[in-house]
Amino acid sequence: MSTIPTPAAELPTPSFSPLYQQIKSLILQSLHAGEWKPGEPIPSEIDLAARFRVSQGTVRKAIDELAAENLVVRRQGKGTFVATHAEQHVQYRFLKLVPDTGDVDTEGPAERQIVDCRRQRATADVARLLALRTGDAVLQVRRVLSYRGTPTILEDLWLPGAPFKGLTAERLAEWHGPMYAMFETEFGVRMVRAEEKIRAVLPDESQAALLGVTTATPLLSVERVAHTYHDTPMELRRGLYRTDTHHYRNELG
Amino acid sequence: MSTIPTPAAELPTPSFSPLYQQIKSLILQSLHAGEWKPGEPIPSEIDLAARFRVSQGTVRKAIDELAAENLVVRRQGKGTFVATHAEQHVQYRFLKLVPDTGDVDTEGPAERQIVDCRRQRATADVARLLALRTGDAVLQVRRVLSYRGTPTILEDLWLPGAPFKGLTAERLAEWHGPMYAMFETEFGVRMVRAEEKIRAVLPDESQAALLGVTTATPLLSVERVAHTYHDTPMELRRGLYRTDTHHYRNELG
DNA sequence: AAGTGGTCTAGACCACAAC
DNA sequence: TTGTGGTCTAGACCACTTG
Repeated sequence: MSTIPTPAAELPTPSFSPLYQQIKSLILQSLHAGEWKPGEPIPSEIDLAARFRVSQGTVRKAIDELAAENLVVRRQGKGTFVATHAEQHVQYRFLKLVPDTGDVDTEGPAERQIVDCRRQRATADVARLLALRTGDAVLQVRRVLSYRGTPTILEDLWLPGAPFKGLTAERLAEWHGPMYAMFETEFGVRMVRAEEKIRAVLPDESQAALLGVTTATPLLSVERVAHTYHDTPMELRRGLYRTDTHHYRNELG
Repeated sequence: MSTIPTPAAELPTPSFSPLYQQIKSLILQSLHAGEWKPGEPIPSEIDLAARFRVSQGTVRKAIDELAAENLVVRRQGKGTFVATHAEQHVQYRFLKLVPDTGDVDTEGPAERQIVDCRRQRATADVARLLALRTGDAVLQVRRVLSYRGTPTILEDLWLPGAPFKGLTAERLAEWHGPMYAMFETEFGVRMVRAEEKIRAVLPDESQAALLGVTTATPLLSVERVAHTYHDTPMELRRGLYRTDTHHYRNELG
């Protein structure tokens, strides 16, 4: 109801911090610092308990939360592993567009075509969403994804220049597999969370041409901001999805 | 990659069921049976532990999962309560359309207008989605939701006839508050999960007229199937959302 | 057989809310 | 003061994976 919400009212100062939360923060720091790389195992619960001088149960609860946030993956008998976008069964975790018939696996991966890739200066709105300053260097990419030969997704991406220094159209074209997996492997940037704003729009001439539709074809506009650790925004993506053969699927809990 | 996925490969027969899962099932049964009503407290962990002859920790883990699935709500010092759609801070949990500026609270609740409400026989597609048989009795409702005087959402609802016997346009119009809260209070049906399929579409003449837009205005088509306990589908909802002043907001973990 | 995560227990103590 | 959920511990045992 308040027009100017006071954070203090929502977060009454956590005068208290449970041990397991502190342990979780410490593990998070190590993840962020790259002490263990995506796909690698982190130390066993017993080892971590010894390192932090707490009981195994406390470490356990910390890891439980990290697993719930998809930052690590537990595997009984083997260990706990740093989550990665490269794994087969969680690939394209952030892509919610699925074919109307059959499933993602039968359709297979999309054919990708880089339309454009250039270094630019951030406009005001892009800078705001990426927590940069207007005029800061950004890398802009435009590409088309096709399924079974049909152009289905037109995406514009903006990446902050500094963390992605050295990324070029060539390297993008060479890479096979999820783009987020490349970000991990090549640039040490792991996306952990994203939020999307979805609208229905009509494409302009150039967008329609790239997707092979008319300007009277309604499309899904999906604006995504993806974050790495500590909620740092690291990618802005504006997609146009054709929804005649696919749909955006969402689960509500 | 397999064209005919074998469930057995994914679920290798849970030859084993942890105690806390069994306890969870028992609590779930009581929730479903209405032993404790929405908004009411369930017995304390100690009481439940005594009832089921297990330790408090085991009950705790069972309740933890129920809380993670939004079936119950824990409140320190007070108890654990059956979740409800009637609570202020989780109202309209399943409605992801939010205003572009300001927030849901400043905008306030929508003005509602029932356009139509009739008993019918289920068509094949409606029957399939509601796990009924073609021709079974269903209640169909059409309504318009307006924000600040602007028609924004046009919704068609289908409800299975049997569980919602006695529901009429009058009772719908009289009710103030979330529709799902009415389902709980008046019909003992609690929606716990839903899935949505989203597309971009153009409205037909009658839809456009009800929303006050032209037939060239792209709209979000949102088809939702809401489920009660045990994944029983209990509502089909097809919505058309205007996205010129609002957008569909989604979080990706 | 050894090491990992997963379950279950019992008990102590803390934070919060209500009386 | 009492009762609730929340934290932390220590130990035993189970299930799964690897060698």
